Amino acid sequence: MEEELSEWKNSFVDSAALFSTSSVASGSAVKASSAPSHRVILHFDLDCFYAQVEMIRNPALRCVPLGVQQKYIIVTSNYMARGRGVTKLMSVSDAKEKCPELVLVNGEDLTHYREMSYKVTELLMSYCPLVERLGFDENFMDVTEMVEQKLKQTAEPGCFSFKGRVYNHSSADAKASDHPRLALGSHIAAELREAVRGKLGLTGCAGIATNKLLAKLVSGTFKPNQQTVLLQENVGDIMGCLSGLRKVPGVGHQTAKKLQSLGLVSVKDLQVYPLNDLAKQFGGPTAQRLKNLVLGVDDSPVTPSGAPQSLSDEDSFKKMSSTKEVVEKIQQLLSSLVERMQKDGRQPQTFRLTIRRFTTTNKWFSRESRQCPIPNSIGQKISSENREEAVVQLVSMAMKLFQKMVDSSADFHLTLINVCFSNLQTRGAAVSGRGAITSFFTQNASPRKPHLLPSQNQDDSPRNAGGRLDTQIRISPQKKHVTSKSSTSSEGASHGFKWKQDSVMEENQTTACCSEVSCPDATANTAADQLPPDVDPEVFKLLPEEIQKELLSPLFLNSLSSYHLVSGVTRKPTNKSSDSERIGHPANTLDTSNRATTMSQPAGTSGSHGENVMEGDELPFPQPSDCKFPGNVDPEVFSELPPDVQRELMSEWKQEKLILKTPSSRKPGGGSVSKDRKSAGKSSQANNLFKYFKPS
DNA sequence: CGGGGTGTCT
DNA sequence: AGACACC
Repeated sequence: MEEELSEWKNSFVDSAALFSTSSVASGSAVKASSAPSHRVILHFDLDCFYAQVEMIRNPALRCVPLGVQQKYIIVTSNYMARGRGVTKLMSVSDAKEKCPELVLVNGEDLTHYREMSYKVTELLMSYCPLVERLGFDENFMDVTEMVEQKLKQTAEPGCFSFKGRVYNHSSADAKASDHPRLALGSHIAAELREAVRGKLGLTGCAGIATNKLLAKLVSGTFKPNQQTVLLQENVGDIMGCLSGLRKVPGVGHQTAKKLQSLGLVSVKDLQVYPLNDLAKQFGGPTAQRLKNLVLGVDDSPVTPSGAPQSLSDEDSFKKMSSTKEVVEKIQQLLSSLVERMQKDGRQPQTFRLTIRRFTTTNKWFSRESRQCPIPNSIGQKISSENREEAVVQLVSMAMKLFQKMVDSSADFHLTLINVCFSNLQTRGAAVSGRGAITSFFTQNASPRKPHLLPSQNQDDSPRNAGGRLDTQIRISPQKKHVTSKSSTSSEGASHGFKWKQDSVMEENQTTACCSEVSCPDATANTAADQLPPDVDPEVFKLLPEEIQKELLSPLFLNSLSSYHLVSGVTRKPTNKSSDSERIGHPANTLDTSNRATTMSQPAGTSGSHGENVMEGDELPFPQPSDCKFPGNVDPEVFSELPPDVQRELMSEWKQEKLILKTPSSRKPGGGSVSKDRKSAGKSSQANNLFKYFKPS
């Protein structure tokens, strides 16, 4: 069987046209021969995306070297900065060294990037619904159908031309008439890039080829704001030019390492390596896929992304080692996440908490997570009006999950916390309040994966090229083929979606795992009177008992715990240099507005370095009875926290007071995070799924 | 190694 | 349910 492959391996295997597996034949009426012999796939990649967004937000940044910073690294920079040696993922210190005039903006809040990202996807979708997102700044698009239509309309055969560059073809020596589909694809790409620039003000690159792998590889060949076509005859060239296997999309760090251990380093190495041997290490399917990739073969379809499958929020930091900080951080993350979730309009059925522990070795992965179902009662609150309560109860759930991973009675050291909502259900139908009704609509549905039909592989599949939407199960961009742009027809055309998902409604399924993770209420106020500062009382009272206890305990253990609890005390003195000043003048401003992590400045409490933190009328020692919560602590919440959590919090608050330690408190009022959303919208309801695409 | 996200394999 | 891999 191997001989077979080697046979045509080197030529343009992408053909696939060979077997019209399409089976279409049976089709009635049919678009018979419409199944294109090969697809036309576009890949769009926005130029230094985050930096572009920041420059749009603040045009003054256009004429200065700009770096977008997240924690200690520059995640991207504009071309001015790149010209001075600033590269992606460079540490801030290295970047400043290379380019002292570098202007920095904090890019930890992804809100604006996310919004702009969806606008781009939406715009592309208005031309053709087959758009797949890859991260925030890349989109694949299958324009095979558009091309075929234009092809039919094109009378003269000799009138084709390429827009933009053609890979490995110096000038216009490439004869477009030999590649009419790709030529037409290049015109579509040019038109779309122009639309993106005209309507959204963003520039980017595009690659035009016969599959996603190739389109992505070729899109980056001419960098800023250009587009490139890859002809089949040059597939071998582009693959061969890759400097290493790691450069092949689909081959990540781990895979590259494994391959290297087999002595495979270059694309060529893998191309000639026996499939059988490869299969021993990776298994048949993966081995074949890897082989295909280095040959430039990729039959994976462009799968419409639709609305996100999950919403998450996370923060990383140098060190977090107290339960109190954990509670606060989780509350902060949840506040913004719940707000986003509400705007989304769907209702999450699953909650997940992820952490990363500090470990000298393997510092960079090792994430652990625990998840559990979200009781319907909470789900409702998220979307309907009173988010506050939802947050409070979710914090409680989160802490229970936290306890499953971390023994807070022992030392721990976290470097990241992530909260995530998934299993998002479209609202719509009532959710049975009471369990009784056994309304079980099978609700099959996982809309996503239009499972590929079995078999078939190697080389591009022509299969769903033409009638794609008709035969597949996918969630389907409605409005069958929109084809002609011009849209106009209201909603449907310009948005093309309707991710409806069969409203569901399970009856209570709160059962599942997390037995006790669900309901709040109980856990009466174990120590509602002695809440730890900074912890929203509402939150506290709902926290798992154990946590409550823990948070409160130090109060009693007092002197003993003083030791290892002090960890946070060592903080350096205010490390924020300049307060954010908006870039007023080009050159030197450095926007250090770090809302970053741990060091947030409470504003309300404690002036900059102050001693206080206490309300003034407190005694140096905690008094079980009159202990006040820090301004942002809602007693009610506190009381619902698990007892041990309460205890630990108490103890830590006490520590802070006694030591005059930093106020690492959250803002009062439940710590909403996001900045101002202008929306005055109160309506709450009327959420529509297209918010991801709406200009807002 | 940022902040998100998605999909696959156990 | 959770770890991994990849972008």
